[in-house]
Amino acid sequence: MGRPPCCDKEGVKKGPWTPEEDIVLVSYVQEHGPGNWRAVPAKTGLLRCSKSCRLRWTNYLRPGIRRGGFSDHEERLILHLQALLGNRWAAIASYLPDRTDNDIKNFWNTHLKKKLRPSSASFSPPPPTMSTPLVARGQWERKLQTDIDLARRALRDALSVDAASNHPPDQPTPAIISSSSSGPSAAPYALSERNISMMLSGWAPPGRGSAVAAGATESASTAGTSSEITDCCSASSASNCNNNPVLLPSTTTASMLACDSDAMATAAGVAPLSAIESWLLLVALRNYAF
DNA sequence: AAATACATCAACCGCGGGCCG
DNA sequence: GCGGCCCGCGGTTGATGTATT
Repeated sequence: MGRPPCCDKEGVKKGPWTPEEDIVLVSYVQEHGPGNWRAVPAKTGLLRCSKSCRLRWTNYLRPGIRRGGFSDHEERLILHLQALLGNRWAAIASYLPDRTDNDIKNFWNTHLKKKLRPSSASFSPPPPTMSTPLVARGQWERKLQTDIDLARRALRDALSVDAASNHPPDQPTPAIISSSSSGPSAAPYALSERNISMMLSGWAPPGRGSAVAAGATESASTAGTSSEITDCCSASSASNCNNNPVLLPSTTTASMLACDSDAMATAAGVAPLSAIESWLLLVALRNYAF
């Protein structure tokens, strides 16, 4: 059967998401819930394909995602699970609910694979991945099924390694999303994702407004209101705050999007706007700035 | 300070599978 | 049962940032 035309359609935007697009997507999902991705571009006017919308939501905008470095605990857990399940990242991600399969996959490819290589001799026999040609898929799954108890025990061991500390010292708290070992390179997306997440955490149903809108309004009317706004665009990442050519009528607007919840809270007294309204305001401000 | 190499990660692509008419 | 549509997954790529020379 033929594939439906999707991302190769004319007029479909590709590449990095802008904060404006994020807001549009988040507001849509907030209103309609995740799913029916096919309808998202049509209903929101986003020039993105449905896949791209789904990916953006599941990997970055969805609330509860933790970004930044992986803790030792998580690392061990991933190693265990990868050995058990192979490269079934979605399955592995289900054991780390605040991590996305994409994140885990990247972490595996960039860190763990390398770590394992030198000591691969100690990993014998090699983990039965789905791509292992020697073991047919059905065979492997049957084997996995029969070994399920063993697997569970191994998993329990992994989980109990430091079960006493749910948040080890080296593990950032969910509230602090950017930073950590991944370095400044994660800042632009981490920042925007973080803000969207924060936006969601304090989200009010459409019509009752959102904190970010209030923050935007306040920031717009009183440029450079709070130190938080500049803090979030700290020296090392200042350029990242306006690294997006689509955003950016001014650094003020960028800051409005990149400011943290404190800044938003500071502005809480302002009449709240809905996400769509805030986005429209943003667009208007941008146009005005030019 | 500039050039180059390397590392990281967000996003894309293509495929498989499930659902529905 | 068949075909079309949509979603989700895993592999891969390309842009960007960082380290090294």
